[in-house]
Amino acid sequence: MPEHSSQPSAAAEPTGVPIDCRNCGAYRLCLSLWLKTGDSSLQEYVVRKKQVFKRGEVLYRMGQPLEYVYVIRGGSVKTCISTEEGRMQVMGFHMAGELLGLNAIGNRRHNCEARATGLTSVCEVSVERFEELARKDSAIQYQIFKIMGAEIRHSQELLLLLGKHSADERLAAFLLGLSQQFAQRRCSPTEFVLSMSRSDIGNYLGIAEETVCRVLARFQNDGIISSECRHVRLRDLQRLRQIARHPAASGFRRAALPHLPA
Amino acid sequence: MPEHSSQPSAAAEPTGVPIDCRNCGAYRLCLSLWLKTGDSSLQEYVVRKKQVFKRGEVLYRMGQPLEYVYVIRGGSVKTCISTEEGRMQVMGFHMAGELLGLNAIGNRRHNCEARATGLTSVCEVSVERFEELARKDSAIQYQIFKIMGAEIRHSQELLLLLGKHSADERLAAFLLGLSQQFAQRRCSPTEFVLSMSRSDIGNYLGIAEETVCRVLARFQNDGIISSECRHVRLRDLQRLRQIARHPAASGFRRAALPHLPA
DNA sequence: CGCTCCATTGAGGGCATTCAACTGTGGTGG
DNA sequence: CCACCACAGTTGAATGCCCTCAATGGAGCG
Repeated sequence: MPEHSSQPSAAAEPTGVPIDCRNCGAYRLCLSLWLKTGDSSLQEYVVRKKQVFKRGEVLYRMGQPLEYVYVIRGGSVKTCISTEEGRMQVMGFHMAGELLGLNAIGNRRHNCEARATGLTSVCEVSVERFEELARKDSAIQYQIFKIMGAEIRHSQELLLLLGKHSADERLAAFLLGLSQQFAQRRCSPTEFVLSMSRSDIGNYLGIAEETVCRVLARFQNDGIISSECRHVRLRDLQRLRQIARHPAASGFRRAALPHLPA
Repeated sequence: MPEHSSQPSAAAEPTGVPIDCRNCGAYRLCLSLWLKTGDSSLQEYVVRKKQVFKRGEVLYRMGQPLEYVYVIRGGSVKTCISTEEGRMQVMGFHMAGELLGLNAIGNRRHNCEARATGLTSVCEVSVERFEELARKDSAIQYQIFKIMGAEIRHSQELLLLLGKHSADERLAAFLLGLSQQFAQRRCSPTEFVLSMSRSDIGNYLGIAEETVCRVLARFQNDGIISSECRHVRLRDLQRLRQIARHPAASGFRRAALPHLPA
């Protein structure tokens, strides 16, 4: 594995994307807290800054009572759900600025598990105090609606991916999604380091780990990407988008629109 | 197709589950509207009763501005999302008492399409007026959180089904899910009429229409269910649950739990 | 009575899985 | 320091689940 800009004190601060409150998913929340109250101590009252989790550590588990939600300041987290028999499904990979755990609001219990995939620092937010504010401030309330709505949309997109797309399409879409995530954070959209294992990717996309390897290898042979371990470079975004959209190629699934007649 | 209690005036009122406000997903909402305000005219102000859609008609489309959400009084509705290329994924089937379209709140636009799969009557709820009330009444706000949370959980379960379960398991789980839905509405949990086509079921579960037929036929041969057209009877719930949980049988997928080491 | 859609069944083939072996890397302890 | 182990990542071979294609019968509808 080649060294890519190994920083001197990478252990002190989580690696990856730089931390900036303005890129934070809760920025508007924090801001309105601050503005509305004009009191930064009240903000401190709700948001406890900087809890650090090491790779593999659990932020919260499924079924656990909902006490805190977390804003990722740096690092990366995966969320997943699991069945009693032990099967599990990765629901998403999350990076700096994302707000985790809010989907459990209105339920009192976390409905998925969150686990750091690398050294990760977060802001811990008291749900109780947060809700208290949401009851009074409709702007905050509205932000919560937006965040939950975004989560629903993400689930729906993944559902579409799992239900109606081939392995190639899934991986292409996955890479493009990451690309977009990095772009939003002002990082290179064509060259980045994956924070998750092949196994996690496969699980997330509903395909086997080996298939992930094979498809990535094929993409590399075709000159669409280059990948070495977790370091990925997208060489041909156009073609990647084409694959993700599945322009023609081999006929996959019935593309029918079985709408009912009027 | 055998006749099953064909009512005389089935066309006047949507077939299926009887309508009762107390079984309604918006019951608490309507009730608090009523109680808090003590004014049933205000309730009328928000909830416009009884809009009727015929089989195949669209309640709302993807991308449409969010004006109304709908409570199903009777009949059945499917929701689905689709891509630009024309692929679509059924997200869910909905029956009496469910509240549709709320996931788009905080987004101003519907993020899926809703279509009646049979004669369906709904209560139309003005989103604007609804939000207005939610801003003032934290109980209503909380109900919205709950409904959105339930939607997220449903997406997650479906995701798990699509990503990690075989065709047999998916169909078993699907039937059991329906069974539960009917049970909640005080209808027989072991004998009911499907409101959707095989094609819709297949689309929903991410399998081909033909596979749905084949699996159902096999279930019938094994004495687990009997099905004739859309009339289904669950004969062996125990075995159905066993299949859905996939106790052993053939080794399907890697059941690994690729948790990271500490 | 055509038409269309839904449902069913058979045949054949393909994509992705499963099983297996191999490599490189990091952590561990003798 | 170097076996030793565990694990992530890769690649090959073979099986199989499920899809695609195709044909048929029946129901509902104009």
